Amino acid sequence: MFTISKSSRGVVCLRGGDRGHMDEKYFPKKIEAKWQAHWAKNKSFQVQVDDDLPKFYQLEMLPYPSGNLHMGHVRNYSVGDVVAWYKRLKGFNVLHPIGWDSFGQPAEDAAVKRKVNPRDWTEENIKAMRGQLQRLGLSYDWSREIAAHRPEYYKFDQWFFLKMYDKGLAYKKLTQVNWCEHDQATLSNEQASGGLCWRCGNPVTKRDLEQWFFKTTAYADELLDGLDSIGGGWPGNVLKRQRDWIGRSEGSYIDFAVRVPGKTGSLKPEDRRTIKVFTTRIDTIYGATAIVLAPEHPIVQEFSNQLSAEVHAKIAEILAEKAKPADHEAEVEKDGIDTGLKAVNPFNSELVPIWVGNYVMMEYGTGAVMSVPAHDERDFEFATKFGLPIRQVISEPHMAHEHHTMHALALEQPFTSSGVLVHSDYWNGKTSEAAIEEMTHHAQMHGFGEPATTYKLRDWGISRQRFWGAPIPIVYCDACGTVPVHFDDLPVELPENAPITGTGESPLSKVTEFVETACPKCEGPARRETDTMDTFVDSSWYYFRYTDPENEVLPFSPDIAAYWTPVDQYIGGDDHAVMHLIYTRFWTKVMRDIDLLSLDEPVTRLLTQGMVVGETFFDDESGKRIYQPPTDVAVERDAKGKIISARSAEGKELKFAIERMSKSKGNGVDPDEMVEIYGADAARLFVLFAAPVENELVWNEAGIEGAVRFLQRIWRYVYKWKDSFGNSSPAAEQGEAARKLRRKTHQTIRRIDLSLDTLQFNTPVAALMELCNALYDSGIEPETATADEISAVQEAVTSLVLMLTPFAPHTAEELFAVLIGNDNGLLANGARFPEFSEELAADDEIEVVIQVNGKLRSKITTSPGQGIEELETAALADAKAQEFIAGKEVIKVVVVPDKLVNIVVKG
RNA sequence: GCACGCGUGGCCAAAUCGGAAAAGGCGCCGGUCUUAGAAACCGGAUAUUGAAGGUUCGAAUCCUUCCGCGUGUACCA
Repeated sequence: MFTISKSSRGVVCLRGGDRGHMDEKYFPKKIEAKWQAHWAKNKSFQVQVDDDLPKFYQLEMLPYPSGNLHMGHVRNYSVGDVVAWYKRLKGFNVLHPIGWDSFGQPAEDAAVKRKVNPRDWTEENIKAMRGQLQRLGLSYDWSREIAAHRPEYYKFDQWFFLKMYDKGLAYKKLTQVNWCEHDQATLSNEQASGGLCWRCGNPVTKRDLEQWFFKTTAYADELLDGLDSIGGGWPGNVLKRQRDWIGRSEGSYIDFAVRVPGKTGSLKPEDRRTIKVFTTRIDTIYGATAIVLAPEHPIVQEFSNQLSAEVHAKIAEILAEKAKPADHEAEVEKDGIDTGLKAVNPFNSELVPIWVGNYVMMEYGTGAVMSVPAHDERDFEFATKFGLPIRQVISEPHMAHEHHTMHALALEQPFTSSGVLVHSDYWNGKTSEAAIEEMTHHAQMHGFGEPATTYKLRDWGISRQRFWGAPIPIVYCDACGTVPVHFDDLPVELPENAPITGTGESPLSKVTEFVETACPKCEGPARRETDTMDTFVDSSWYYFRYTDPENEVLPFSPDIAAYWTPVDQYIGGDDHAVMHLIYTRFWTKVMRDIDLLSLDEPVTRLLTQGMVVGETFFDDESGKRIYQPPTDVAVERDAKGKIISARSAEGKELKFAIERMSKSKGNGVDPDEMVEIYGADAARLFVLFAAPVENELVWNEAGIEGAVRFLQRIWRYVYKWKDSFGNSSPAAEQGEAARKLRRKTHQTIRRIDLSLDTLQFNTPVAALMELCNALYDSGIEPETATADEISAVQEAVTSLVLMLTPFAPHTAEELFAVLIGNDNGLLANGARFPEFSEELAADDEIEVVIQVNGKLRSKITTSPGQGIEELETAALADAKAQEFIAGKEVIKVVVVPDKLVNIVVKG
C-alpha cells in the first residue's frame, strides 16, 4: 500500500507503494503526469479563429526568464488558469498564451558575473521555467509561445520603430543622464543613489547624451480621456495612478516683462525680454510678490552679466544640489536668491523681484512661476523664509467685505481654495472660477497671455546603452546624416556576443562588425546606432503577436488580431500599473493609427494581484542586508505568532521583516518542491484559497495540507459512488434529503458563477468545500439510497467535479473520466460548467426573524415571498413575541420581506 | 507632508440593499480506529467585528475623530 511520513519540513507527504491498486487513493503525481501528457498529445488548449464561437482572450503578464518560477508567478498564473478554464467550460473559444520577456539586464549581469553568453543563459532559463509551468498543469496554448530576444520577434520591435520614425513619433534629443567619469558609464537613478556611483563610489555627474524618444505626449489627451472609457474594468487605483502620471493641468500662460534696475525703460527693443509663467490660478495674480525661476531658466543665462557674484554662487550651489540624485526620504528645504532683476506684472504694472528658487523645475510648465505666497503652500513657505510680502487677494465668500489687508497680515497659512477676489482692482468680487476665465481672456486680448494645458507625462526615452535588447534600426552616415534601415533589411540582428563589462558603456559600440555598415541611402561607409531599446518596448505589443505568432511580414495580421483582441482579462502585478500599462496603451493607439487595429484600448478588464510575501531574517550591520534562510534561524514568537526575536545559527541577533518572496532573500518557496510534495492541484488550490487575489498573501505552509485533504475528500466520495450512478433522469417524486441536496447544489453553482464573474477566487473554493461537506452530511449512502437520492447525489458530484476544474484541473479531469467512463477528457467530451436553476436553488421554506426593539425574540417558518402585511400579522400573533409586547404600545413595525420583522414598542 | 486602501476567533478569511445569536479553511481540544504515530472519520471550544462618539427600529457595513498597518506620491505652479 502506501506509507506516510513526515518530510524534513514537518509536513505530510504521500509515498506510493503498490502502484497497481492505487486508483482509489489520491496520488497527485500519477494523475498530473497522465493529464499533462494527455493535454499535450491532444493539443487540448490550441485554438484557432472561429467566427462561430464567442472568443475570450485570457492574458497574464509574461515572465522574465530569471531561471526560477516564484510563488508570485504561481499565484498570477493559477488565477489566469481559473479564468481560462471557466470560460472554456462556458463555451468560449479561449486564447490563453504565454511567452518570455527575455531581454533585459539580468542576462548581462549573468554574463559579467559568470562569463556566460546571455543568449545561452536566457535559453536555458526559458527551458527550465517552461518545465515548471508545465508541471503546474497550466492550460496554455504552447504553440503560440514567443520570446522577445529572438530575431523573429525583435524584428518587429524595429519595424515599429521605423513606423514611428516615419510618423515623427520617434526622435532623438539631447538629454541629461547620470554619468560616472571614472567608469565611463551611464547610471540609472538607483545606481547613482546619494550622488555616488554604486560601483566605484566616485561622485556622479550629469552628462548630456543623445537619446531616442517615442512621442507619448502626442497621445497625452487620448491616454487620459481613454481612461474614462475603460472605467470599471480596471482597478480604481490603477486608473488614478495613470491619471496622476499623465498629470494634465489646465491653466494660463502669462508674460511678465523683465526690467533691469538702473536701466529704466531704456532697453532697446531687441533687448526686451519676457518671462512666461504657467499658472492654474491666474485669479491670484494681484497677489504675486515675486517671479521665481528654475536655475536653468534661459533668462538667467541671458542676463548673466547683470547678476552679482553672490547670485551666481547660489545658482551654482542649487544646480550642484539638484545634480545629486534625490534622496527620497529627506524633504528638500527651500532655497533661492533674489537676482536683482525685476518683472512687470501685466495686470497692475507692479514691479516684482525675480528670484531663482530650487523648488521650481525647468522640466515642468515654463520653468518659471509667479509666486503668490498667500495662496500657494510652496510660495508661502518660500516667502516666509526669505521675507517676501504675503498679500491676500482671494477671500472666502462670506468674508469678502471685511478688512482684508489686516486679515492678510494675520495669514498664518496659505488659503489655497478658490473664493472671491479682493484687492484686485476691477476684478474684485468675482469668483475664482469666473475670474480665471475672464482674466485669461483679458490677457489674451492684450497679447500677454493665453490659455494653456501642461502635462506631467514626458516622452518615453527608449535608448539603453546595453547589449541585451533590440538594436535601434538607425544608421549614421557622414554624408546623409541619420538614416533609417530599410524595412526589407530587418531584423538588425544582435551579434553573437559583445564585450559586456557591466559598467554601462554600450557593448555594441565595441563590436566593429556590427557598427560598421553601409548607408542605406548612399551605400557609403556608415555606423550603426549602438543603443538598444528599453525592454518595455517588447512588452508593449507582445500579446498582439500571440494572435499570429509566426507572421514574417507583419507583427500580426490585422484580421486575426481583430478576432482575438482586445484582451478580455489581463492579470498581473500592480507594479506595472503605470509604465507598462501606459506604454502599451500608447502602442495600441499607434498601431491603430497605422491601420493594424481598430481598437482604442487594448485591455477590457484588468486584475492586479497582491504580492506573495514571507518572513525574512537579516543582518544589516555592514550597511547591506545579509539574508539568512528561515530554516537556519531560531525564532521566538508571541502568543499571536508574531515574531519577537530571531537568532542565527551562530546565536547572533537578527532583524526581521515581511518581504516579497525571492530566492535572494531566502524566504522563497520553490514551486517545484511544492508540486513534488503536495501536487500541482493542491498547490494551486491553496494559493487561490488562502487570500483574496488582490491582497498580499503571507506565505504559510501549513494551510496547503487542508487543500490536499479537500481533494482527497472529493476523490473518496466519487469512488464511493461511481458504480451506483445510472443514466436515469431525476425522479419526479423527490424526498426531503434529495431536495435539500439539490438545493445546495444549485445554490453553490449560482454562488460560484457569480464569484468567478466578479473575479473572486477564494470564496468559490469555500463554496466547493461546503458542497462537499453537504454531501458527506446528507447521510445518503449508496447501499440504501432511493432513486431520487441517487440522482441528486449524481448531480451534486458531477457539478462538484466540473466546478473544481478551474482550480484543480488534473483531479477534475481524472474524476470526470471516472464518472463518464472514458479517458477522452473534459473538453473532448464537451463538458460544460453546470447551470443552475433558480427554482431548484430557491428555499421552499425560510425562517423569518422576529425582533422586538431590535432584539431577536422569536422565529417563524414560512414560505418565501410572503406579503408585508401577512408577515406583520404573523409576527404580532407570535406567542413569544407577545410576551415582549404585552402591556406596551407598538409604535411601528418594520418588515423586511423574507428576512425579519422588527416590532418597535414603548413603555 | 499629501492621497487612497485596510483593521472580523490564535492565523487566513466570508457576509447582495444597513436586517438573525457573523460562513469556510488552517490551527487547537476530545472521541473512534490503531502496537504506536500519522491519515481517515465523528464531535467540540474559540469573535463586545481596532477604539470612542454619532445616524438608525436595526451597524462589521453609513458619518466624525483617534489609533494601528499597507500602498502610491513627492515641491507639477
